[in-house]
Amino acid sequence: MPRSKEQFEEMRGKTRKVILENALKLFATKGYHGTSINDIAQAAGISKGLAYNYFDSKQKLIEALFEQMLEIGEDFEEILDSSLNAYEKMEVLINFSFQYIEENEEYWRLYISFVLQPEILEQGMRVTNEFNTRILNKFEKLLKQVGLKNPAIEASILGALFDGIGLDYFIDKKNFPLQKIKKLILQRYSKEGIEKLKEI
Amino acid sequence: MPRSKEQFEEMRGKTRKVILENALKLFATKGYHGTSINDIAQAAGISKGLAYNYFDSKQKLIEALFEQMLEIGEDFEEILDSSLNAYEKMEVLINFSFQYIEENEEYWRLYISFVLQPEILEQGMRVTNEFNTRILNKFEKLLKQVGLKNPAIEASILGALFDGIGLDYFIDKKNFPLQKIKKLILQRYSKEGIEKLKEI
Amino acid sequence: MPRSKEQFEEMRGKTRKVILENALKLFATKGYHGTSINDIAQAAGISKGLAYNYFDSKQKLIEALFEQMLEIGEDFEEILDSSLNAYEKMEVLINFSFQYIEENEEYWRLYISFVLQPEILEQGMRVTNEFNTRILNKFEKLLKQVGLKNPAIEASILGALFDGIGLDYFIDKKNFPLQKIKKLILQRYSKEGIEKLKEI
Amino acid sequence: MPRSKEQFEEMRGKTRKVILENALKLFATKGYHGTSINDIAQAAGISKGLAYNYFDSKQKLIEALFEQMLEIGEDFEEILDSSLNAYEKMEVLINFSFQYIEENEEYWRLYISFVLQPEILEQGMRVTNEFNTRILNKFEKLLKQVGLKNPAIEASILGALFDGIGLDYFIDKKNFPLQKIKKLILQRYSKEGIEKLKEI
DNA sequence: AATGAATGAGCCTTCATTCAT
DNA sequence: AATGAATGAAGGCTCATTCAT
Repeated sequence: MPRSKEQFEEMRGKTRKVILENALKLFATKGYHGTSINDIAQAAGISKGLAYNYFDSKQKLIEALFEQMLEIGEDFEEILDSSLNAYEKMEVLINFSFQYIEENEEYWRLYISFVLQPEILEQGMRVTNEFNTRILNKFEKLLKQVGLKNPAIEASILGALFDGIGLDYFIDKKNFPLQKIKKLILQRYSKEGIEKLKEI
Repeated sequence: MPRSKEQFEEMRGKTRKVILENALKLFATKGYHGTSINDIAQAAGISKGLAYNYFDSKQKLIEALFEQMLEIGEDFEEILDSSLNAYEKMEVLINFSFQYIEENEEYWRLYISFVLQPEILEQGMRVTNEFNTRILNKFEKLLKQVGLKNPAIEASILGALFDGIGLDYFIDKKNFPLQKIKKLILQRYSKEGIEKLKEI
Repeated sequence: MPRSKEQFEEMRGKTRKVILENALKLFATKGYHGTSINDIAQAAGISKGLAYNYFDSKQKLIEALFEQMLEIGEDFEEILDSSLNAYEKMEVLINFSFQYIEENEEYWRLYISFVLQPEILEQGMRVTNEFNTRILNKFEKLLKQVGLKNPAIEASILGALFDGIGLDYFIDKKNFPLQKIKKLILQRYSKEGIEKLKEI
Repeated sequence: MPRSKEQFEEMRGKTRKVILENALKLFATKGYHGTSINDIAQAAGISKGLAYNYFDSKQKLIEALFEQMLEIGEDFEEILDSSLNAYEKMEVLINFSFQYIEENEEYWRLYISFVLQPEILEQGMRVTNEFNTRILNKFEKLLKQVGLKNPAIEASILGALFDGIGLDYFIDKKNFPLQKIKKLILQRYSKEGIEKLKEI
């Protein structure tokens, strides 16, 4: 008797997940070209051949990870689209960003890889830029609501700040004062902080 | 007439430079593993064999580039060590950082590569961290001089901000408002700006 | 009610046939090494595993097809062994050959594969040669009966002619004038035709 | 001092030739898919990697052989285009065909491979068919000149005959009476022979 | 009888490195 | 100083075959 369809699907789901997890970890730390399918298979505890039962090519594998990355990124957009008031939204956003940095280091690294070496992912750059632009626009709107004079520029600055914090954090996790920075940023972009910023 | 020793050495220096330039360009855009020695030799207009006459291995090549990168980074330190007063120093530093971002995109990319994929350069991470710590400490001292309450945290934030600006700039050079950001940052970290920041 | 033993065996026979048919089609057009077990299983609408339930290996599959090919070839021999008179036999043989070419293109292609790449089938070449020799001898006898001067050579020529017609036919089926050729050959090897041939 | 351009070219020419010779031999007997680059490299006495210094891919290698095959085939056309009278031309053609069969068995096998498995060579089938059509037309013209009633059909028959002879010859070289067949064919398509053929 | 997940050997291809000239 | 032919290890990928269910 063959296994039931459900049994097969469960097996596939599990293995697929293990492959993706290990591929993410390796691509994130060793880069796309620096990671071999063999590396991934060994890390995942499966044979090289089996990896190809799940992903037609190394390329398809990185594309799958890219999709996952985009999905996670959508959480950001949801916050920006939520019905919170502007100052609440700022606070939630900042908290979420720091949480994201801590919890998704590997996707973060992958993201940097993609923008650093656009050749790796045919349309990754385009999709990423589109996403970034959309986020930035919503961000700008938010900063306009709180009354900042140059909301577009301030949005770019804040975006860059989060990118930089993410970057510096994973460069030297132990010594980077992530929590203290978060506290200071929360303060600076609180209602009171923003009032002062307006005056500069 | 045979060429003099000086001529020979000048040629060697020139060829070495051409190799390094092209290696930098390629490593920066295609990554270490994504760039072959052949790519570099062709871009440099020389034979593969000759490249090995100048650098014993691909590894040695990236190490040489790493050295160069550190040398450029020392300009930063010089500013921090200069005899300018604190506010002048801040202004010069900000100006220099933005200039650096514009003029050294390739080294910037290489730097990201190094911290993203530490395996590429055995001791790169350590040296980089040492360098960063040194800079950060001097930075902290400077921010203390201007009277900011949490100079260490502020230094980390400002460092992250510059890193993030560099990153976002080369992700989408055309649309990134580098000059406007610079203007705003200069203002925010001017004497008047800092006075307000202290109040937050 | 459980199926009877007969029903089971009928099913087995049917599945076996489907596998062989699809294997034949694929081997004939894409070659032995160019066809995978998976290709065959998919074409046959079964799982890879089931194919192995019927044939222990890819090798065994091609051997089974080879057997089938030989069986079909025996029809030829039956004609040669029949009790028709020589001229009738010639006519029946020619008609049969042309019919065979049209109806068994796939076996034809397989046959060419076998003789072209003897490594595929260990003893295929030997068996084929034995078969060909047997046929050729009977052919020679027949041509001797009708009075041709060099019956052995004529037999070889006629054999080659049919082989060549088969080959050229499936190279470009649409444009190859198979029927007209048949008509002309029938004429040339009719009683009258043969009389003239003798004079050359 | 590097080798001179001439020295390099000589080296390349020699190695390229060795690769092509061995590839032809192997492709001809083991088929395209049945022959690995490793097989070819070993037979040629070079490393696997070096083969790729000369041919970008296995595909390109078979294409190069295909080109060579076509070039040899052009000798045929030259005879058909020559200024000999029709009967002389027939004789030269027949002699040449037999010589070709004996001397170019490997190309012959390759040719069969190509028409048997058109997938191997993208445009091989088209080019081959065009070539065959061109030859066949000239052949038809020739047979018309000598007064045969159905020159097109006769041309197809004669073409098939040569193809079949080639095929049967390499199936069992030792026992195939190539020379005797040649003698008989020459006789049958001599001026006297043709006169008789017309009467059938 | 039947499925398809899993393995591992082997294939095509690339590339850092060496070497004769 | 300079060339590019040559090597060999390793990487991406395929596929015959096995196996648990």
